[in-house]
Amino acid sequence: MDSITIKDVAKICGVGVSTVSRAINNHPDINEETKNMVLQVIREHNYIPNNSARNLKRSVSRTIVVFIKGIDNPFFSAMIKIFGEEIQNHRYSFLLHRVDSGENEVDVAMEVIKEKKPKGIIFLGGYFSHSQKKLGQLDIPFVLSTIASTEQMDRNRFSSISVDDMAESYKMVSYLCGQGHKKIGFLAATPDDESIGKLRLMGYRKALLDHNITPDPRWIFYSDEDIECYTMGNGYRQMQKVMTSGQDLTALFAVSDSVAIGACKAVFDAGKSVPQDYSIAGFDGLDIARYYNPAITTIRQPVEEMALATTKLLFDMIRNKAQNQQKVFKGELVVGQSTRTV
Amino acid sequence: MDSITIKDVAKICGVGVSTVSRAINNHPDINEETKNMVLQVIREHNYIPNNSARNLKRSVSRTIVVFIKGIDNPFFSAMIKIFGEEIQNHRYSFLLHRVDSGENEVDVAMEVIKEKKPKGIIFLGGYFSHSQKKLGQLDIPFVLSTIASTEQMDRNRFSSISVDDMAESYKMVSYLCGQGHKKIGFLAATPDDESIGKLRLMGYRKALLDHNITPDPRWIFYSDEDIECYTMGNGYRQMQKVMTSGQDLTALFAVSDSVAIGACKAVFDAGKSVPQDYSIAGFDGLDIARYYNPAITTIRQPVEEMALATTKLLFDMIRNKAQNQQKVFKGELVVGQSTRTV
DNA sequence: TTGTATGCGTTATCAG
DNA sequence: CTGATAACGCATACAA
Repeated sequence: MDSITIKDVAKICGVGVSTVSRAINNHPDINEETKNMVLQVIREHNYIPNNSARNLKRSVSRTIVVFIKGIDNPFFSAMIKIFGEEIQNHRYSFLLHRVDSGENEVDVAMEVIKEKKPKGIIFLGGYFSHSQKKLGQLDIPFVLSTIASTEQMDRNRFSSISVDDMAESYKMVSYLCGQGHKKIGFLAATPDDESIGKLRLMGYRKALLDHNITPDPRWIFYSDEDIECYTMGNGYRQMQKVMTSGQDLTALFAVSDSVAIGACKAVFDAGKSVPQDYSIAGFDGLDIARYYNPAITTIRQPVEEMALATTKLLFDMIRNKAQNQQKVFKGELVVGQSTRTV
Repeated sequence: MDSITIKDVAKICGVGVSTVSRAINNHPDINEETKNMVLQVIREHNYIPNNSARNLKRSVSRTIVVFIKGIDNPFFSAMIKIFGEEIQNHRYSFLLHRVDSGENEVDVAMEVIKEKKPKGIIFLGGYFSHSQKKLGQLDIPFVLSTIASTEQMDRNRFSSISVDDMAESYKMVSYLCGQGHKKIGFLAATPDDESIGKLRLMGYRKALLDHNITPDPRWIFYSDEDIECYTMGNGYRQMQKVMTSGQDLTALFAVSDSVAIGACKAVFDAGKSVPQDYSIAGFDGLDIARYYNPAITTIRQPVEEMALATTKLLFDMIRNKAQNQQKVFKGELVVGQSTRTV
């Protein structure tokens, strides 16, 4: 841990520390020769500037921090990948910070801001319904990506990229109705969900009503509390309940593709078939939905575009002081082989 | 960004900065009352210590950094989740740092060490065959998790957690041979792979030889360079090549579950069936392998145990100055419905 | 138990 | 173009 400092480099080069500093940050007013000499020495002794000291001095660092809640959600993987690429393209450094499901992302963010002095922040996943005031405390540009809030928030106070979860959910359930299904179940998140889980459920309800079907509470299968709700394991378990519930549902709409896949597997393991015995649809448009057998009928969220839009918006805000805005992307109904006409 | 500093807090409290510092870091020699008073003020003004300044002073910070190469690999998701939990259990903070596939993880690590002064490091993914000397430069405890190296490395110089990729691969191919398969193809990583891709290929070759089958180079389908090799998309594409290759293979062993799933889908899309027309096996034991239809025959790596072992080993090294060691876990052959006797 | 003063490694200001 | 030197916010040795 006895690493070499800028002073040492200066001594070795026989110059002042400020000259070394100038070489590092390639300032304009420095002799080209001296600069090369210094850089050479730095390379030889592989000196690395202490970033803590830098951040202490500098007002901001060229860093974007991504806070992610639910890192095991496969939906985020693709986004993170693109974030990383885009951020590197802008020659910023990219810090990924996991947020525990119990933590408040804004509190965590505040600390990291102090430490890293990042130029911008992306929040991925989580539930912001109760964090409105806290968000106001953030004094640097930030974008909520793929985060829904069921409450009304002041639209000038934040930026977001998302799909209209309720409308997309409505779209899917309408499609199922159009295929002749009358008894459509919903594989839901937890009952207390206040985010996308709730919105998708609302879309489901509304679609049924608009098709003159009275939603039956017994058609809704909530996730148990002891299991991550957006997982295949949960889908499997809930679908087992569906099959023993006595409800003669012909179709199931799952709150996510992972849940849909778990549900399919439960059907297979029961010796039945999808879509003959049950039509099953998902939400997200994960790669695996396409590669599954049968391919899952789903709502494809335009992940790439959304990720790109997220970084673009963030950098626009950083550079041009662009206004806060909420961008809503349209999902695409992708019909696979997991649903059928009845 | 006009945030409040320790001085301000001291002034407000009417005490010296050192007293505030003592309160924050709850030092023993401080009056309980003063301490509570200071803490109260801190809470009211929601003061957050500047970590850059702290790290600049302190020799080390209570942080573990996880470097991950290939964040979109679903195999890592579960591990990261456990890392996060364990690290938080130890009351350390957890920093996830993505490493671009072009970057050298050790170089990146060196910089982050300077900045964060972490107590330990975990490397996840990547290829360390050429970084041996560089690893020596790391002067804090680190563990390579799920990283294979094909070259010989000095076993006292590093710690690692992994499975014996070659042996496990051998196990799977032997199983396929035992099921009567004679012509077994391999869906490989890239030809220049020097890590797990190579080891798994070596295991495949050895198993064939030991079963008196001469490996035919035309049975090996390498990933194209323009695609991520451990993906479903790659599996799909390679399997299409298999089907038009004229090689009448009866079984395919894929370098990963994702690749196996892509391959299955290609078979289905060609109007054929798994395992009737082709037996297909994977490697990793992802959740999706179990939930796929048919369930993928695979080698299950004990992810949880491995992740737990990784953190345990790291903390042991941090605390007890435990010796470097290489822990090799045994994989489990999980027979699904994607393979059959021939 | 508490306060004061010093230095951690950098960058930026200001004379040279 | 270059070199002292003063901050940056905090922890800590030392003095009280």
